[in-house]
Amino acid sequence: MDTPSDDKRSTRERILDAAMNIFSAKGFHDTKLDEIVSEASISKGSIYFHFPNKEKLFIALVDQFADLIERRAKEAIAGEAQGIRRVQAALEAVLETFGKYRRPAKLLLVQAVGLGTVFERKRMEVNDRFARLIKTYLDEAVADGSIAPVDTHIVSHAWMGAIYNVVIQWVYTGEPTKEDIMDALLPLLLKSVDYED
Amino acid sequence: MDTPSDDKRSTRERILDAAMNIFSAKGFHDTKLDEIVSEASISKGSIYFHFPNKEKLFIALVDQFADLIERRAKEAIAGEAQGIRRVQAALEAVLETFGKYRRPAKLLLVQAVGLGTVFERKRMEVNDRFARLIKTYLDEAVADGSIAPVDTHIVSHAWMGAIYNVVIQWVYTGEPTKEDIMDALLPLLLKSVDYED
DNA sequence: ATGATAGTACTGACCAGTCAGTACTGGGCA
DNA sequence: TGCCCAGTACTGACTGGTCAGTACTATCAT
Repeated sequence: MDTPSDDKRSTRERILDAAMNIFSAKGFHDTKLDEIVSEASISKGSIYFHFPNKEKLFIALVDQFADLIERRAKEAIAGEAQGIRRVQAALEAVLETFGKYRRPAKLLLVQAVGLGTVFERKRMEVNDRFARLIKTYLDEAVADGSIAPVDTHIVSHAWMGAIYNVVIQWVYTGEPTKEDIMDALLPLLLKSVDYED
Repeated sequence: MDTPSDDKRSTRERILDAAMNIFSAKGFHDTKLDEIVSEASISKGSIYFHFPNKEKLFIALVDQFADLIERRAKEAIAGEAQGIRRVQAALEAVLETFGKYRRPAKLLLVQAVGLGTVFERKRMEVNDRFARLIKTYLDEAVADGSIAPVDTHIVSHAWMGAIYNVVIQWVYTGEPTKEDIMDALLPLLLKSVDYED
């Protein structure tokens, strides 16, 4: 992997890695730039060469992971034709991705919340992005008759909340396992819209 | 008798009121004690007479509202005998209470998240408290046969997340209305455990 | 020689928390 | 009745630590 002293990764990547580790563990305000500097074995000036300020560095990480989640979901959906199958595939992909990346999950779902007014918009933006994604495919599933008509707006937000909260619980305690989550949460969500496997 | 000017409320109450307003709007870190001071028309020293520090003041508000929610849920449950009815009554009471208090809801569900290590434990504590409450009554409902056996641990966290997220959405946008939430979310949750009215 | 860093000392705004002092109340005592 | 005292509630100017961001020089690779 990475040799301790002479690291092949680009400085930018090392900054992002170190920032991810520390931000996800301590949150935005409790993370000092000097900690990132020493964790990444770079200089403070370097951070300001690559990022305009602390806030933008944090947001870069949030966006990076939100992009990954969305990409994975869309890839999964591309392989399925029928409405409800696509919903199911997307859910699986999202849970899989969260399961794989514990620290980014914590960053996105916990540390990016409750920061001041500045981050509020970003939070809403990411939230809406996912909610709309879910809503799109739910609407499709309703349209092609896979499931009965429902208030897809509320359902999409409820589903997101359910996923978020179970994942957060997993991030903190390591329980339930990824497998248990898949086994219990997926059917739960599908049943909530009257779809049985 | 009281202060010659306007406000009859005790200083402590005025501090709590002002703190609630500002914390819920701007979050913990973006709220300056001096803002609370001017909003409450009291002095800075007064805050430190009634509360040991900013953090404890914030936590006092969180606890106050968490207590209220739990009390309302338990009152509602007391009036019902059968397992699933009790779950339903509790859900209604919780949604009703969130609906009534928009600012405290935002404080509890948004602003209390993602603060540093200090608040992490408090967040988990409140979260677990509610999750365990839900789990208790779900287990009862399973035991008395109102619903089929499920992984009540995951279900309780999923439900909480669903409720949280829909309420958060409502707190920010005012939509969907309380009635729509009750109409859509309650059946959704109940269906997720295979219970139909 | 130009861009990408390291290294590091420095600045200054910001703000939680402090503290010496004021105001008012009630009650004991002569 | 007047006086002292103790306790409680409150005031607001001030302080001191913290830390994001700056400034500048030196080095290295291409």
